[in-house]
Amino acid sequence: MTLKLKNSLGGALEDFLSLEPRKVRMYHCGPTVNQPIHIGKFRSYLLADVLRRHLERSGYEVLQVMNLTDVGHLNEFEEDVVEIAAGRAGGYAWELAENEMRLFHADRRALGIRGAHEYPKAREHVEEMIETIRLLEEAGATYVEGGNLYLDITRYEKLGCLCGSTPAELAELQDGSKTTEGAQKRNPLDIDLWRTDELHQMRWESPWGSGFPGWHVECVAMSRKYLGEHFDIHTGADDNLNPHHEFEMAQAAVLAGEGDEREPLAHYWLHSGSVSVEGQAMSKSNGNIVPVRELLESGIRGRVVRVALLSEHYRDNLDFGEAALDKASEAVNVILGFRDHLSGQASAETRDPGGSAAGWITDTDAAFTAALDEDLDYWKAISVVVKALSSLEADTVGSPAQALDALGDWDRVLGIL
RNA sequence: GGCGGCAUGGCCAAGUGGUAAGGCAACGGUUUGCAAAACCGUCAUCCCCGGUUCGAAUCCGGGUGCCGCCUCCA
Repeated sequence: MTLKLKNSLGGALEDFLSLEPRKVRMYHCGPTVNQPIHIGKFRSYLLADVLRRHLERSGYEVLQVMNLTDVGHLNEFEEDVVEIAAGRAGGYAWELAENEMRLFHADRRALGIRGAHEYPKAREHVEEMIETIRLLEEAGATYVEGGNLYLDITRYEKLGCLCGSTPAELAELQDGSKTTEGAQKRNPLDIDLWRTDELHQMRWESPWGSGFPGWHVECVAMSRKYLGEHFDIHTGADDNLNPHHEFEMAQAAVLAGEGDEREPLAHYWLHSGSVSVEGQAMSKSNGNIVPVRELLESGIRGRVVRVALLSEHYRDNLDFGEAALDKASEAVNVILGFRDHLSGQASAETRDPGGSAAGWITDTDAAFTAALDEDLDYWKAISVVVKALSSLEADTVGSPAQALDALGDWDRVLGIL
């Protein structure tokens, strides 16, 4: 059985084939560290976490990189969101960023998300970004306007291939939205590469003046540094898809040049679906954004939040609320209860190394792995285990030690114990 | 307009080619001083049309309906 993944690039369910045998390199769009990280973002990090765990359990060696954006993420007024948040708190941008990063990792651990191999911070990779921008400039794809450097988007004809639109359609959408941004651009879809700003708290010298890098170039530069020009999987939340991932691809395509037949950046692109809260879309404007920290502080166990955020296939919309938490709580209780119940018996058990596993273990294991291989259907995988455990009777468990070993093995992916 | 998802009894919902799980509700009954609870029982051919097949809720084509996203926000 091989892993199948729904690739946002092309939209088909594809057999996963790594670039190098038994090795997977993947990049995940991480948080902008201006505020507590909410459940929508963490849902996409959980997708990355479970994907990594499943790949490793399937025998792959995984290299996982997630960026942390601490500079260059602008709001609709063209203000740096980290700097704005720091200003409100009466401090400096880098101080706020460092603190939020620390809290992000605390939240992350509470949800049982394993640490990526690298968490590159944007502000520590400006040199690489400048180098990336230089290469784009050498390709003749940039221009300066109003002191800022932009990428001419018309250099990438396939813009929209991820979200299934044409450049013209994207331009139309763009027209109806933002007002201030892009006033100086020749084309509203042109990408910010470098912004000059003498007053920006975090600024660097560059061939284009003192300032800071554009948001979209950051991921390109950092993924190139740690994963190379072409890697296996790129994930993010679905709102990263347009424009962020489209823009990443555009830059990568220009860098690769016309001779490169490979897809820009990654072979597979995965996107997690949106999260609603008690039936209402979670958004700034609805005022119902739920930070994970808030949930943890209210006493909800991290593992329950984890499972609640896994309680729907990753591409489906997830409604987070009482129902999801109850469902998750029940699943966690069944699994922990089973472990606690058996751990006493297992220690007293005389090991029988030659004994074959009970039938329910092999059946459950097959269904568990099959669910994960089918486009990482982790909720189905969890359900398979929970159903199996809750339907066992004392005399059908078989060897307690073997049952615990099996549960431990499944938990390499679930991360609940 | 584009992209994606979903359509199974009153409601929720399992089910990925072989006579449609389960839960809630409802209805009938047993028990009970009445009621509740508990227990027993009853309750669907799977949105429509066409195709593939010995056989489809399950596969393919077309249609209809609903939802999400495409804007801050992930």
